[in-house]
Amino acid sequence: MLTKGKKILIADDEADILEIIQYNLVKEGYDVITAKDGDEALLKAKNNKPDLIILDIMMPKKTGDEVCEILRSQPAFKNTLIVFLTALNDESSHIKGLETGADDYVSKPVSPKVLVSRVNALFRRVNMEPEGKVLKIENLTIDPDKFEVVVEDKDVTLAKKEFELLYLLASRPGRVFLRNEILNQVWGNDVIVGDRTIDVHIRKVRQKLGLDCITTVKGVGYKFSL
Amino acid sequence: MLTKGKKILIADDEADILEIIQYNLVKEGYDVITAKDGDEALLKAKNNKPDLIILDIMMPKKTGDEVCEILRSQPAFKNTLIVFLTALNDESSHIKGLETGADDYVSKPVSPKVLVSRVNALFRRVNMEPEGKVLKIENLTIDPDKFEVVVEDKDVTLAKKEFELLYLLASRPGRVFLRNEILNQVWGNDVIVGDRTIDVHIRKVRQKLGLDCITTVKGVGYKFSL
DNA sequence: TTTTATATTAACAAATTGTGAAGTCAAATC
DNA sequence: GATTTGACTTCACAATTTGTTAATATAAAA
Repeated sequence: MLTKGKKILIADDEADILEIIQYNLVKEGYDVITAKDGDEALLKAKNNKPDLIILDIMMPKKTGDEVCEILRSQPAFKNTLIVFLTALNDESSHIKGLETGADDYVSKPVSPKVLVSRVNALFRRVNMEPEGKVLKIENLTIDPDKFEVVVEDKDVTLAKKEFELLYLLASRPGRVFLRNEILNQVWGNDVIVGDRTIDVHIRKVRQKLGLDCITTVKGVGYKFSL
Repeated sequence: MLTKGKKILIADDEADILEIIQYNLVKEGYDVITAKDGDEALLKAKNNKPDLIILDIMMPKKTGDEVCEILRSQPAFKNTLIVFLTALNDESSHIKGLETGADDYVSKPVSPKVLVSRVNALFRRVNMEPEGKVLKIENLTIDPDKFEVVVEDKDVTLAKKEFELLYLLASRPGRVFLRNEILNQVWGNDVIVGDRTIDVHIRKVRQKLGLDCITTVKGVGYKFSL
């Protein structure tokens, strides 16, 4: 069987639903992992880094909402697709679900085929802007897959945060990122770190690259520019 | 209300639906264009290059499916978000719609608020977060994202307040801003600064730009004019 | 001319960022 | 299990930039 190389985690406490959805997604070529409550979903999400997570809202241990919120607050899951699957069909929970950061909200009962279609549509849209895009700016290359930075044919080793910081800035050369934006993107929404932390990391990147490619915009933020 | 700078085209032959959706999207900060049949939708799509298009399926002239297919075949609309809004609720048309290249498929009747939520979610996912508007006036360019001012191909570095001041004035060339308005917009409603403070900043902008583009209207305020 | 509002300049205060050193913690190595 | 290593953070202080004021000069209106 040809696999799409996309991992999907399904969390639902109803075993039969879990099974039928799993069956249909596997048939479509996805790798599927299942969980039967909120805590298990969180655990498996962390261990398996799925590309998409289907969450039932009414689950034991933790509700889908809660799982979603916890995941979204972590940088590692900022780009993970999340779909709510729920028997609730009132307007307010629908809206709340989407605002929590879900990418789709599907009401039960739903045909497995329709669900698969929606999953396909989400991947289609997201894959247009591939996340692991290699950035090349003059003699600087940044490869997020290999986690590798090359300056003038020489490898530069950056730590994780340093790399993420550089990648963020370089992903939109010229654009100024507010200190707040940087915090949210690199550190995560809820993490609290001191003001000087960003500076120190910026400094390390500047130091290691040996290039004057990060410009300070005082009172605003930082931007990449060569 | 601050606009998100995102254009949405809605195509539906039912005038009342058109109106209520338009109202809700505008309230949310989107720029909205409407069309009442398939041909008009195509025409307006080409002329306005919307970021997202909401298509009713059952429309005169051309159906939503057809419009979608035509648009998707053109490179210019590869990345445009498309949402089907339809009374059809059978599984096969749902699936077919998504496979045609739609990004979402919403069944009528739908609460306008839910629709707005789904639209927001789509924009959030494609990371099309609104960008500030770049102002171009003759040989002067002001880019709020890059925090950059270019005069005759030369970069000019402005401090934060200076930039905000210039951006405010230049956003409405010719319009006179009262000193009070300037204070509110640039410094904030509650900040108290002396009268001369504005003058000094105006002077710095004039100096740095090397252009006579800010005119004093004595006893009233300042205006941008080239 | 007199009055009033704005321009200019320099000095000062405030806010922001840069830097080196040191501490914390967890993972890797011995 | 102890030790080492390295990533990450914080701190204190230096360096820098920005914002504000005050004093004086200039120009426009009355």
